[in-house]
Amino acid sequence: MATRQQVAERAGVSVAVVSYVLNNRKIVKEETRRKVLEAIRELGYRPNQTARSLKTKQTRQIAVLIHYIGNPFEAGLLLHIEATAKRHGYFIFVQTYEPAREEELRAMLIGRVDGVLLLGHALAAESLDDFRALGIPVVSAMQPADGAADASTDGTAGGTTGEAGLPSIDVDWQPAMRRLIRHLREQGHTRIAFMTDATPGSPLGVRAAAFASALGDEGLTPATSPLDGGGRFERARETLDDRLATQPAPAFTALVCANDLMAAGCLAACRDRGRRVPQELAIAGCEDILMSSQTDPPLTAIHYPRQAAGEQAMEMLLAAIAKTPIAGARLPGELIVRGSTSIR
Amino acid sequence: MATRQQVAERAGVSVAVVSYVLNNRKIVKEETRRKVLEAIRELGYRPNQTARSLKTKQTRQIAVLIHYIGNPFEAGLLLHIEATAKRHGYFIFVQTYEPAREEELRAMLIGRVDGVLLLGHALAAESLDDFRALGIPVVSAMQPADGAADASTDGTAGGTTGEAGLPSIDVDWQPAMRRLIRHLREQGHTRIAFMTDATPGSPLGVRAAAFASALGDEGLTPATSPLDGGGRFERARETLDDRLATQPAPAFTALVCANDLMAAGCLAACRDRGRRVPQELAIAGCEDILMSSQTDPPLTAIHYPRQAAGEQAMEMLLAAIAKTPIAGARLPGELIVRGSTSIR
DNA sequence: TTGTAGGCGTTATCAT
DNA sequence: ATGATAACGCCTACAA
Repeated sequence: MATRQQVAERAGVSVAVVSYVLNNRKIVKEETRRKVLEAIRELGYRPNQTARSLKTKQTRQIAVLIHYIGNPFEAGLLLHIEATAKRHGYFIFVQTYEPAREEELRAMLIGRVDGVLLLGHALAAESLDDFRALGIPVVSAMQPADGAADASTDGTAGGTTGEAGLPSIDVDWQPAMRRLIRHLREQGHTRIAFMTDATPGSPLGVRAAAFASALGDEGLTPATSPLDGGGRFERARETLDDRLATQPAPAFTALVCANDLMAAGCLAACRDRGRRVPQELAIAGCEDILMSSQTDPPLTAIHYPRQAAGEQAMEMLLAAIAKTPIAGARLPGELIVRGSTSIR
Repeated sequence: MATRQQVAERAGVSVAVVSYVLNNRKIVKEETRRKVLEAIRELGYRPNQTARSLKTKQTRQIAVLIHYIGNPFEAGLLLHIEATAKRHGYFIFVQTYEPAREEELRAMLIGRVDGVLLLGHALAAESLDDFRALGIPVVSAMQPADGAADASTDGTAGGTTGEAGLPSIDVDWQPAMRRLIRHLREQGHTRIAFMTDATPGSPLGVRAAAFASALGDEGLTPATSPLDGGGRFERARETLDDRLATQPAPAFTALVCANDLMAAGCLAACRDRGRRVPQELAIAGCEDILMSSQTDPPLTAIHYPRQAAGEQAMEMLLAAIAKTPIAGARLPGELIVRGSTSIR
């Protein structure tokens, strides 16, 4: 690979001049400029990004910590996160986040990224401290699990920062959940259960909390303790299948799932067990991925505005990197009613 | 951020010793080693990856060029690509590949990655030359579109390198397509159409070619020229909807789609138009994503072994980076028969 | 066993 | 308008 030094020699100038040309400084004599450009072309020279980063102390690289990229919801978020980053000249690292290897991950990230974008993970306090000390901003798309109680922090509805002080973008779950619950009541349901991912620190914890709270607001109590669907299709399917097998008449007539993948899994379980949806069991999800519109019956879901969330989360991170004041946001989650909760 | 220099001072040694400790060289006296480790801990020192890369000329970063991450199939591949990379201590850049900005992308990549993993894109020859000159290996998961004719290159069935000389992992499409076509014949179909993404350089081109060829092998001719579904759900839905609207009795009774997203879109179009599947039109896909098993009716599809493909593609790239001889591979594509082509 | 010093390819300051 | 040159943080002969 040709270096700037070589370009300089070939053009018969100093390295500084090459830099001037590269940075489009207008102080260079036109003829010199031509010579330099010529040399660059001949040598096929490209500035080395690593060297540049070392000097400028910015990498224009960002880490996005994913939970499970096999979930089309997260992939959809990533789509817009990446597009926004690219638009600003940033590169995206995708890392599947494993809590057990957080230490290791942190070490790998040092000096490699200008910022970190979480997808609702609860990062260890030490990690947060570490990043703060290094001046690496961390923001989150989806409110981190630990920040569930942050409404009290700033007094605004829902709040936009978690306990850990991370700005985040997320759906304003509580009102959305209330709309969903009201819809279910209209369909005659009062015994409503929730399925979540019970793993500590799961991004779905926030939704579970919002559901519980919204249920209370609507004057209901949970029909049963939350089911654990592990956040994935197969786990959810098995969990509900177990329930249906052991309880001929389950304690609930409607089931809200913290994500669509689990809702689809529950639909499959009902099919396997011959339970009619929504007649015997109504099912709803929380993201409205493409798949949800194509299942049999199609799934009712709270729509998660992925484009807005992905873009805003990245803009927020970029602003933080640029040391500009930033604030999180809560987006409205529209209720999409389909056949899994409504007959007509 | 603490530097190695500071650690050295604090431990009362030279910078070299710190390096020795960091790289686990056993030449350091145990006591010195302890002191250094202590200093590292106290200062919270982490080696700067950028500086290290500049010196060692390897970044342990790899770029993965994605077509459309919104497609669960690509996301599924990425899942295993990323896991494999991580296992080997490599980081993954995800970049949505835009042909129009290839030049720009190339420049951004210089000095930033040790290798490039394509997802079946046809890269410009100059890019390939560029990477070759830089010693940056390029491999592809999914056979690049331009390599469709490479069977003649090495004489083996299907071949494993494209025209551009890129090693690739892919399903062995032709036998898989033949199985699918035979299945459709058994269901009484002889007028079989194909839907693809007609964009030049699309990764789906290979599948289209394999279908055409397999159709001939089975003694059939295409029922119509390939439909263009753009590779996505909505485009496919619109394309088929147009057909169904203008042709009361379409020229085909079965439709094979180059990916599942398009197949699902076609299913939706049939539902919109009140065409029964499979009675009036049989539909099949080519990847077997989760969604395909949950549609109404569920979709027949050629199963693409994503885990094997993702892992092998990354292993291949890693081997190339390590300057080890490498070879592509063709994986078997199992036919999964479901309700969209079969009634019972 | 430990220290010195010369790069790696840029950027940017300060002369000229 | 252009040229020298000192960092940036790390690696690694080579010396001591």
